[in-house]
Amino acid sequence: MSVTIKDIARQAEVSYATVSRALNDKYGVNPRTRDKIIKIAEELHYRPNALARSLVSSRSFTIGLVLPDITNPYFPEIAAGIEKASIEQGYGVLLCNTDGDIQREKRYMRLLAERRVEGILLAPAISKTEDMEFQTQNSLPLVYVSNAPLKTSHSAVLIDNIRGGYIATKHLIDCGYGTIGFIGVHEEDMRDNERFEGFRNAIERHGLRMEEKYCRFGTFRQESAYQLIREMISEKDVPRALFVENDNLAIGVLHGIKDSGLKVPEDIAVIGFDDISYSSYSEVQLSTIRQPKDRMGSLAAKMLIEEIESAGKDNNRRTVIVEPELVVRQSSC
Amino acid sequence: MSVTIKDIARQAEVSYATVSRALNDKYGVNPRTRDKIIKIAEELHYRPNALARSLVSSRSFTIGLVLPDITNPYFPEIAAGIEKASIEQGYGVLLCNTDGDIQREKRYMRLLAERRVEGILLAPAISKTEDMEFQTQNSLPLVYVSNAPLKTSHSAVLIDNIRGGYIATKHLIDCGYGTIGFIGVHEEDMRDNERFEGFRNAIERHGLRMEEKYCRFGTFRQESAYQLIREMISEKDVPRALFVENDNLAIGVLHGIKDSGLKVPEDIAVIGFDDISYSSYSEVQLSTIRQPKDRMGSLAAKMLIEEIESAGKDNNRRTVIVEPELVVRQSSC
DNA sequence: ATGAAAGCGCTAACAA
DNA sequence: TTGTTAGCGCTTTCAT
Repeated sequence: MSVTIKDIARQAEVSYATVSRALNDKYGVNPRTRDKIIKIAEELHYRPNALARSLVSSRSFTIGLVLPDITNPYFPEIAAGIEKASIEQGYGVLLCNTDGDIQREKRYMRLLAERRVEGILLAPAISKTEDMEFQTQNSLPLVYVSNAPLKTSHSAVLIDNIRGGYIATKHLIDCGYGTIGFIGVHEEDMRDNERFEGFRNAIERHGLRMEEKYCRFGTFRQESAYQLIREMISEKDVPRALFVENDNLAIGVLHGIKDSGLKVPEDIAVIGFDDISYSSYSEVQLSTIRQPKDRMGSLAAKMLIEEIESAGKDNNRRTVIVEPELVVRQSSC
Repeated sequence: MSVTIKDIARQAEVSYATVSRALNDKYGVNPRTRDKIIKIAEELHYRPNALARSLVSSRSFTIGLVLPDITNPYFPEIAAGIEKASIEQGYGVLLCNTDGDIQREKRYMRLLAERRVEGILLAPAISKTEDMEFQTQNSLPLVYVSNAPLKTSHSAVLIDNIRGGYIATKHLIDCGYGTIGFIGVHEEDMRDNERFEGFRNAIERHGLRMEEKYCRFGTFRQESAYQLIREMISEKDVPRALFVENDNLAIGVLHGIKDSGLKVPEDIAVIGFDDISYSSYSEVQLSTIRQPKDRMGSLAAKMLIEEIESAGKDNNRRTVIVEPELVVRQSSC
C-alpha cells in the first residue's frame, strides 16, 4: 500500500529495526546511517502508520469529544479550546455529537472503545449521560467540561455556578429591581443547576422574597423559555427582572417579551449566563455571566492528557472551578 | 491489556480464528459454537480492537473533517450533518480546526495521513487550502463542502452561488430599491466569490447600473464589514439596499448602520447569505439566502464514503449543487 | 551500532 | 466446521 519502514530499510541497506530506531530518535544509531535513513524517508514521503504503532505501543493518541449538540452556540468554543490543546500535544479528537439520542450515544461509546481512545471529554447536557460514566467503568480517563453530575469521581472543569448565579442576581438587585424571577431547566443532580442556588442565595441575603410564581422551569429549548415567559406575562404578574439560566434560553425570553409588546429592560430586565457570541451583538445586548469557554476547553483537554500520561500513578483527579465574570449590557440596565 | 479474541478462544475452547469468524458473522461456523462464542464475548465485555483490524484490513473507517473555524456559526451545522451521516455508516470523524493557521493545517495533514484516514472533508475558507489538495496528492478521496476552489478535480457539495446572489439581488430589486450595493470578500478563485457574479447579473439584467463605489471588499471578519459600511455612510453616498456576501458580514453591516444612526430597512435595506441561526432571531430579522447546511454536510459525508468504498472503480467524482432559498425577513422590506 | 526475531490483535488464505 | 499459519507495520528485547 503505502511506504513502510521496510521500503526504507531496503533502500538504505539496513534492517528495518534500524530504520525504526533512526526515525524515532532512539539512542544508539550511527549519525551517518541516521541521516541517510531520514533522507530516504523524506524522499519516499514516508508517513509512519499510526495504527501499527498504536497496536504495539497501546497508545492511540486519540481522545473522544462527546457533546450533546455542536450547533448549540455554547459548545463550539469549548470544542475549539479542546481541539487546540489536543493537537498541540499530538492527540487527535474524535467528534461525537450525541444529539441527546441514546442510541447514538451508545454507538459512540462502542466506536470510542473499539478505537481505543485514551480518554473522553464529556460535555453532558443532562444527567442520563451517567450511562457513559458507567460504561467506561472507570477504566478510561474521563474529564467533564462545562457541566457534570453532582456526584462523580471524575475530573471536571466547571464554572462556579453558585457564584455565577449569585453575581447575576446581585447585579439585578444592585440595579434596584425589587422583584426578580428565574427561568431555567430543572435538571436534578447536575452542576449547572446550582445557578438557581446562587440565585436563591442572593435573593435571600438581600432581603427579597423568593416567589415561586416567578420561578419557572422548562426544557433546554429556546421555545420552552419563550412559552414560559409568555405565560407569565399573560398571567399579568411578572417580576421586574429575570435571571435566565443560560443565554440560549434568555434569547427565547427576549423574544417572548418582545412578542408580548413589552420592552427590555424598561418593563423587564434580563440577564443570562454563558456569554455566547450572539449575546454581544448590538441587536441583542444581553447582560450575562461570562464563561471562559475556550480556556475551559483547553484546560479540560490538558487535564485529560495529563491523566492519560500519568496512568497508573497516584490518582490525580480533580475538579477545577473557573471564575464567572459579570458582563453588563443593555438588557439589564 | 483488554480482552482479545484469544481470551475468548481459550474459554470457548476453540481456535481464535473461529472466534474471529463467529464474531464477524462469516460463513461456515457451527451455530452452537457461534452462540457460545458470542455469549462469552459479551460476558467478557469484549470490544474488538479497531486498530488491529484496520492494520490488517487497510480500512480505518475514519475520515478527517477540516474546517477553518468551528466557532463561526456557519460551520457547526455543516459539521453536525457530516457527523450524523458518518456515524450512521460506522465512520469516525477526526475534527480538525485549522484556525486559518498554516502551521496547524500542516500538523493536521500529518495527523490525518498517519492515522490513515480514508478520506477528507474540507470546508475551505480561502484558496490557500489548495495546499491540502496538493498534499493529499490525489491519493486520498477528498470532498469539498460549502466552498471550493474554482478549479479542482475533487468532488464538492456547493450551493448555487450565482443563483443565490441573483435571487438575493433580484429580491431587493423587486422591493423597488433603485440603487443596490455589495459588501463582501474578494477571494479569487473560490466558488463563494460567485455570489458577486450573481449580484452583477441581476443588476445588469434589470437595467440598473453597477456602481463601483457601492461595491466594497474586505476580509471575513465582522469588523471589516462594519468598517466598510461606516466608511460608505460617512462619504454621504450610500445605496438604498445592500447585498452582503454572508450573514456574518451582514451582521457587521447591521451594526455599522445602526451605529451611524440610520435604520434598517428604512434607510438601507440589507440581505445576507447563509441563514445562520442568529439571522432569524427576532431582534435581527436578517433577510438572507438559506443554505441547507445540515443536508449539505450529510450529503458530502455520504459522497465521500461512497468514493471511499468504490475505490479503484471508475471515477465517480462529482459536484453537487444545492438550491438556495430566499428567506425574507424585516431587514429588506 | 546493527540485525534477528517476537509479538501487538486481528483477518484471511490454506489445510484438515 | 474448525485449526494452523502468515502477515498487516511497527516497537522492542536480545544477540552480535
